[in-house]
Amino acid sequence: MKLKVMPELPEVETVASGLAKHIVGLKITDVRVNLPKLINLKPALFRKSLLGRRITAVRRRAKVIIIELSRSKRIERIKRNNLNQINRLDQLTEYLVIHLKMSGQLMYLRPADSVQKHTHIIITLSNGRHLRFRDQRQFGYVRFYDRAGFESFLAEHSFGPEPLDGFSLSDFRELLKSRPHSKIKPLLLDQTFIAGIGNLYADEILFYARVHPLKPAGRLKPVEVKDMYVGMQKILRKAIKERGSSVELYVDADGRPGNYVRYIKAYDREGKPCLKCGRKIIRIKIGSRSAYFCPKCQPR
DNA sequence: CGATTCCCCTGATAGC
DNA sequence: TGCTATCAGGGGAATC
Repeated sequence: MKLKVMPELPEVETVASGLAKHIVGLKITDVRVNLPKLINLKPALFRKSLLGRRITAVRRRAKVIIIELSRSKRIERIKRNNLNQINRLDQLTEYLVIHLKMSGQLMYLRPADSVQKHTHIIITLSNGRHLRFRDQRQFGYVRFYDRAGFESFLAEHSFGPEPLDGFSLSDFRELLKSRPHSKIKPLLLDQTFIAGIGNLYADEILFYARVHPLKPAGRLKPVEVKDMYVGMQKILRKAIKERGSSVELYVDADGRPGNYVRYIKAYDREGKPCLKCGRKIIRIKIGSRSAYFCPKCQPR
């Protein structure tokens, strides 16, 4: 089976949470960059910016992995000076921001593990392990930001709400009202509209709710909006539980493949029978993206 | 402002 | 066999 699964919210969540349990608390002891165009600083400065930093958290926003760093020396000095300034500590936080785009992988490995083709960045940690960034298509990136730079990054992207983070049905209704003329599928893929959904999960959500991908958001019936909301919650949560979907390109932080691929009902199933009605799933192009759906269950 | 198109890149695949 | 053309796709940039 040759399913090209790109990292979306569940996959990125799996990578971030998997990494967190291994690398939080460790320091960065070495940095090697083989493909400088994937980073945002000159390699020497990038390396210098990271050396000695301690990893304090790993989290996800939209499809982006955020590794929080602290400069231990400065934090220790503030503590020693007995300054009661938590806000100051916050200002000193620095960030590694990683986007996997289509084919990126971020893996926690032993130094002895063979360096696979397309490994572009190797970060050595204080326990001797490696954090390696691979990306066959070179669309991904790894960026270093100080607090201000990170704030700018977030501001420039203006990501929409996280669908699983206190996002209610009425939030979804209101959001849809803001873009009544947009086709629903491209809207689900728009990261400024809602964060983290990509081509696979968008198709699965629309299939679940029996909604045609070209339907304008403003023409969705209330029951369709509700079904999309419920489907979004169920599908994304189930996919996280199953460690995402993966077959070939995407591997989680421990190198283990995800299991959600078993539950996929529409995506990449062109010509195969719809699991609800038996009709063949069709594929159309919307913009330059494929959309897979059942023409009978998801009528226009 | 929103919608659309092009482009980054490599590897799989088709056609000859 | 081995070449070349085509395609896939997240999202940024340019264009209308």
